[in-house]
Amino acid sequence: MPHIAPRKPDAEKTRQNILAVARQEFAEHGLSGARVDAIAARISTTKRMIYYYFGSKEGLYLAVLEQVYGGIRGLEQTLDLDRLSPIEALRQMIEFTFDYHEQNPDFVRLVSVENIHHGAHLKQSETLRNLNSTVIASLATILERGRTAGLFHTDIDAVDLHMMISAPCFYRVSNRYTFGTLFARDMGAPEVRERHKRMIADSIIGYLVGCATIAA
Amino acid sequence: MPHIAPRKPDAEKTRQNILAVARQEFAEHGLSGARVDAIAARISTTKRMIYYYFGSKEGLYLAVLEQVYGGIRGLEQTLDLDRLSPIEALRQMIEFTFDYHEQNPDFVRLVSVENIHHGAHLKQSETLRNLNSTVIASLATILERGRTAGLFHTDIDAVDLHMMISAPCFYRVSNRYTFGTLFARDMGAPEVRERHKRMIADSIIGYLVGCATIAA
Amino acid sequence: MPHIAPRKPDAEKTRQNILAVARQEFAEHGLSGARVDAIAARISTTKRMIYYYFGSKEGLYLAVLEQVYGGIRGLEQTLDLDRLSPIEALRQMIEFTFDYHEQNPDFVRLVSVENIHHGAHLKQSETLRNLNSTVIASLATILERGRTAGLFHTDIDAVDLHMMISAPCFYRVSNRYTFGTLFARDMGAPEVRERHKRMIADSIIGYLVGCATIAA
Amino acid sequence: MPHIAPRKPDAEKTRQNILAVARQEFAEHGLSGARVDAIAARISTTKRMIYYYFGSKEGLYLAVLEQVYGGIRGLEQTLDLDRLSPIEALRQMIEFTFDYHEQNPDFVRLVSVENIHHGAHLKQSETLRNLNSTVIASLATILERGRTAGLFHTDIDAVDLHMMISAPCFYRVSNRYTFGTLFARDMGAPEVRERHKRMIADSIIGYLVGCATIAA
DNA sequence: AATGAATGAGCTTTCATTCAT
DNA sequence: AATGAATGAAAGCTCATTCAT
Repeated sequence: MPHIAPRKPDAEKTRQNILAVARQEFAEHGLSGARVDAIAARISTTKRMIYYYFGSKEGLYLAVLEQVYGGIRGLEQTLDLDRLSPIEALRQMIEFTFDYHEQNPDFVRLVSVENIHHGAHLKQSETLRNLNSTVIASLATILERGRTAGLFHTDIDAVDLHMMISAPCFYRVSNRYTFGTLFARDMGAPEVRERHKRMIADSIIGYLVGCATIAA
Repeated sequence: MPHIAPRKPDAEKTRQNILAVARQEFAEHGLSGARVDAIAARISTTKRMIYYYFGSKEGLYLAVLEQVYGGIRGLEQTLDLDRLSPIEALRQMIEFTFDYHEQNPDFVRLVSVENIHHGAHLKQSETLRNLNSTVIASLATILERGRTAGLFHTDIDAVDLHMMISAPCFYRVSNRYTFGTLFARDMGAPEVRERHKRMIADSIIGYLVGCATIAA
Repeated sequence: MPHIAPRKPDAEKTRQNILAVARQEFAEHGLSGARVDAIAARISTTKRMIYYYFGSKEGLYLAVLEQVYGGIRGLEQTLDLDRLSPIEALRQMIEFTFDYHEQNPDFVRLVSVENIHHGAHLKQSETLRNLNSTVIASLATILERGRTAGLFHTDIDAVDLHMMISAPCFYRVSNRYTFGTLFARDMGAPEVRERHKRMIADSIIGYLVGCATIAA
Repeated sequence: MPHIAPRKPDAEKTRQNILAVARQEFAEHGLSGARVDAIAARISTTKRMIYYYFGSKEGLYLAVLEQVYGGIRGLEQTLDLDRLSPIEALRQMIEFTFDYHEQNPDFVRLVSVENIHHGAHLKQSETLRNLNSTVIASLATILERGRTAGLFHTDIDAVDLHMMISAPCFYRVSNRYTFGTLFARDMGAPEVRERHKRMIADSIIGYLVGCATIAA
């Protein structure tokens, strides 16, 4: 097993190289469908190195999952929403989420794959379980500021709000193929994308502002 | 005397038996993860019959997909929404969609699996491509009635509305494991379920009714 | 998995063919040292058949062990010792044991191998655990007859007697290489063999008859 | 100042550390079954040192074999049998052999392993081939003294006598698992051990004293 | 003298599938 | 129409070993 701390540049490079190729393979074919041979065939070192660095196909998959979840969490923290009004901040958050899913279909696919496996690897990885999503804290702050300012009238907690935001952003990408085929809608088309982004933001902000109660 | 049945009762029974077991296996493990041997081990006849009736693993998967998509489409038609007010009809539609996903996780998982495979089988199957979803027609009728009645002020087409409805209903089930683990929320809990159902319906209806424009 | 009962002649032949080759390979190289590929290379069918018939390398090894233990037990029953005097019967038993080990070095090696593995497979196999060795019953009968006739004066039970007989017969074959090399004695030479056979028989019979007590 | 030690204390210590762990591993799993990685995992230095000091897995095995054979030969020389009567000396020799096997199952297992490999390494090692077993000389002396004293009447040479002694002592330990399982006899139990020790000594001494000829 | 990093070759096993009747 | 027997191809993984300093 390789040590963690003092790694040669090349070793780290090889590791990252494997990881990048593996992410594509797992995103493309799922955990069961991915082939270790296929990953090996696309990197400069041999298949043996995959086992040297990651121990097993599942170990590699786990590393990919950790990397990929780390990506979105890292970006979320750079948003700096406090200087915006609650509604602007919320819209910013929604648009970031929308764009991230749109631009990272691999992330979406890998999360889908992990759910097919009952989230077993996510549960198993301490790193992943401890990914204290900053998004919930950010949303909680927005909600509080909005309520204090008398702007939000709907009773919803940060986790449910996160779900309301994530669901359509995720679904547009995850179900692109079946939805697109059945209803002849190209989710990737720029005008569709912009329309959906507005639609999602408007509906959620409107819901929080609270006219929904009138409609009910 | 009805001579319609094209297959012997026993043959049809065997077919259905295989299909039911296969649905579970494919929903549980995905297309690549499913094992023909595992299906064979759980049916009353032999493995050879799977190939006899369905030709290949993919053929069987396709049959499962067709059966499963047929299920939701069939139910959608029984709703009889015309006697309800547009808002009531819409709420009914949303709640039906919510409940169907909640009660048919296999359907949700199989659609996820099919998306991992880029919807290749759905595209390939004429039966599935022709599943002219009645849901779009139903939603179009509701939209039209609501606009005529001056109730809906938001410009949205039936397909996008369908997406807005399906996304949260689907996501709650498809991403149950990762979302549940990361945010410690049990999507299956009855009170969560009822809250989500209300939340989803309220936000969409509120969006259509149109206060969202104020919020923007 | 193949059914047990109605097997085609060819199938049974293939099975026996694999078994025979596997016995040689396991006897020659042990369980860990044996190569499934090496077995496959020497039979007319493919390696795949080994797994078809025996499930795993260990399953095959177990089958070999069962076959090989069955062999000696089957022969033991054909001895018909009751018509001989107790001493003659005992000598017959010893000589049979001696000859069997001498002529079946594979059996000896496989038992050695199994002991290296702590008898794990023997314990695990009901078939083998139930191999109620008839040899113990035979020896018990001889002992009883000899004592009733006033011929045997030494207090020893059938199991210990069996050990006294087996030990030298087994050791001569199992340790042939190290003993032969260290002490420059060719255990396989005919005159050595005959001398040893007499030596072993004489010492055990002498011990039972009882003069040993005088010597002590 | 003693400049004899050819290696640094640390180096020698490392060597001995590796050797001790390797003996356990080879005794436990055999030559093919032993894993270099498993040995490495249990030593204080790295796996690389195994190759540095011993060249190869086989080189390490050979070193273990030499160490282990050296052990019993060294002890045999400390017996000082000349001051005892021939019969007493013989009994002493038998009991020593019995106890040594009983207390050093690793030795027994390694000899079994080496025999599975046709004694190839023993033959190959000059050190081992030159291990001029003092046991044969000791036994020859006892035999001569016993015959001169008119105590032993059986015609047997020292090597065959050594076999008669070693066989049951070795077998009890080497075949402990299979024999124990098949005949439900716990070879390790203290009362069994003592009974066997007496049994073996009595039978061999009795045989030499010569009443066996009467029984024949 | 000592060692961390890397690896080619080959291992057991699994998989969907087809042969042959 | 129905099926038991058989299988080619490739999968994930492990092994003792050596490179390079």
